Amino acid sequence: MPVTNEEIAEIFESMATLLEMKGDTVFKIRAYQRAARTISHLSFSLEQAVRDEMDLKKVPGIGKAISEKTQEYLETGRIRAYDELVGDLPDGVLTLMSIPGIGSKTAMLITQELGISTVEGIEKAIHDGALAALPRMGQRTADNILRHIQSMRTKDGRTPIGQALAVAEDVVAILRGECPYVEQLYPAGSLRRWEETIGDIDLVGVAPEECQAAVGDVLVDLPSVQEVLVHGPKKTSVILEEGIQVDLRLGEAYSFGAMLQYFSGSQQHNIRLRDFANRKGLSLNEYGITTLATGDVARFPDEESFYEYLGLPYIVPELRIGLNEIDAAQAGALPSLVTEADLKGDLHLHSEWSDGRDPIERMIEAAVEQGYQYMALTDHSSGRGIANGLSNDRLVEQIGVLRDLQAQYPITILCGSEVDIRADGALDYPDELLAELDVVVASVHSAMGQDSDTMTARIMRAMEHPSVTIIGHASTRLLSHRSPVAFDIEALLRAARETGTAMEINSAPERMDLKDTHAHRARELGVPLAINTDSHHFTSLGQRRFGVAIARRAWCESRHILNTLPLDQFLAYIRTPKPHRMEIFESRTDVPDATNFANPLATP
DNA sequence: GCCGTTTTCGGCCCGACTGTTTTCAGTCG
Repeated sequence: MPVTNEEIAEIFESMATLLEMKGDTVFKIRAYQRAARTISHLSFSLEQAVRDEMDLKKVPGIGKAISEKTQEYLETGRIRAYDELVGDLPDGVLTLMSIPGIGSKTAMLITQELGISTVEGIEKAIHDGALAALPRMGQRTADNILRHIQSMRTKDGRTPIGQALAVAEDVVAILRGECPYVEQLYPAGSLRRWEETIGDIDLVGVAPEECQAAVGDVLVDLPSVQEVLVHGPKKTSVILEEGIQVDLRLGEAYSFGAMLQYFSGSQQHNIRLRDFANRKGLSLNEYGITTLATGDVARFPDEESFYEYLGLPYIVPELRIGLNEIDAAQAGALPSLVTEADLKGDLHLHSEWSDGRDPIERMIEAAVEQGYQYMALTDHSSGRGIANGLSNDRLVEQIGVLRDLQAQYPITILCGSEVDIRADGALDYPDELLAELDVVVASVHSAMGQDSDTMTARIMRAMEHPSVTIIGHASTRLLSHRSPVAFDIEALLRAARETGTAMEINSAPERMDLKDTHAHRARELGVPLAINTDSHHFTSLGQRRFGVAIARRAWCESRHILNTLPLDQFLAYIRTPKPHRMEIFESRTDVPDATNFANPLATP
């Protein structure tokens, strides 16, 4: 079984927590946390990197000790230091710390004084008063912990961004409506960084100081609020019915830049930025930048001036991972990221001919409304019985319909299909029929339980087919519903490069597939990426913003994205036989010669 | 534990809020 970066990151994250319980120095704890978060954001597999004898110490935040522990885990499947930590501490302390409001001190106190190591045990101790009787505890604290336990049960884990963004936009609209004195109000945090899942919704706004508390009052009084966690003059936190936490922070217009920057995170980015500032004799907080020598505080109405004061070009939120973006910014090596406006077409659209909800004409109109030069209609193939997939005859008929419609629209209509990749890697239509199509998106929709080798070989066989333009939603995951299939992403991306097959970034917010780190690796390897919406409804084409966000988090410029090609070059691309079409993609003339930004993380 | 165009040793981000406290510890982000 391959060892994933996620697995290694989780161990180091647990080590950080265990060290915290032991009362170890916060700096050591922070070092493990940083390493864990860095590892989970790497585009390449650590296992592969070790096999290729890459020096892991080149990764920021990984030094001698963590490098050795990583290798130990890859070789033996264990880390002795971790096992010892687990052995030193009472069973169940990690469980206790997963409860909001219980940190390391309280968890240790509870296990040592009461011998409790389960959530149920804590509930009992709260009911019989044992918890409240502990030093520095009390009935109110006990009650709060009980409430947190109860809300943990109704909602576990993180919320997919599509759902969270909709909730955030609703709350913002209501607060703006009820509080006309609010000048600015935006989602910050992981939402603004476009992470695929959101822990809680951070809202940051500007209001006159005497009105700030009133905005919090409005939030607390919303009918959808289930519980109030914090309600102070500047900061309010609530939990909504959906189980989503909303944190609201308000400040003054003259310092909004510092506040927005601070609450946009990520935490790791901010820690690194503060470290960077300290070296320059500056100290950052959410109100401004203090010159330590003089105590002078500079204020910033926007983030651009905030970063500029630090001597850095603006770093967009999508890049604020805390990995290497500050180094890249210093070196003038930040990418000029792709934007929605760069897209010239959508290559994955469904109509009512298969499982879409709208007529072909409505989907074409929607593509025209996006300002596109081209679009591909890609209904399902016959293997998708459940999705009303098109038989060979119906596909031939649809091609005729599309050719007839072309004259009526100011957009190039491409004939396509989202064709099933069968369990053995064969495609769902005969070769002659596939050859009739302009765009073929090949996707896995069945036999998703195959092992990694089988699945990888299956998709690679589809890539080798001369008619396959793009591999659709490669992992087939559905956020918080279906896990990704097992596959070797490195092998797949290398095969995509060799065969001249593009990989899709599926923008549907429940898919977000490829995910950011995989798209990052695809870009590094020179694989064309297609940002598609997979729309089943004419209103869904705007969901491209989620796909564009993935590409941006993957450091993609316009030149890395297939469907930013202008029409003539895109047509030349699909009309050129497969391996050779890569030359067109690589020599594209619509974008200025790229500043070849260096990724300081040399990958194997 | 990590890191260094000041440093291989001595630093390491910063503030709001809560509850239990007569001045602050714990937690969170």
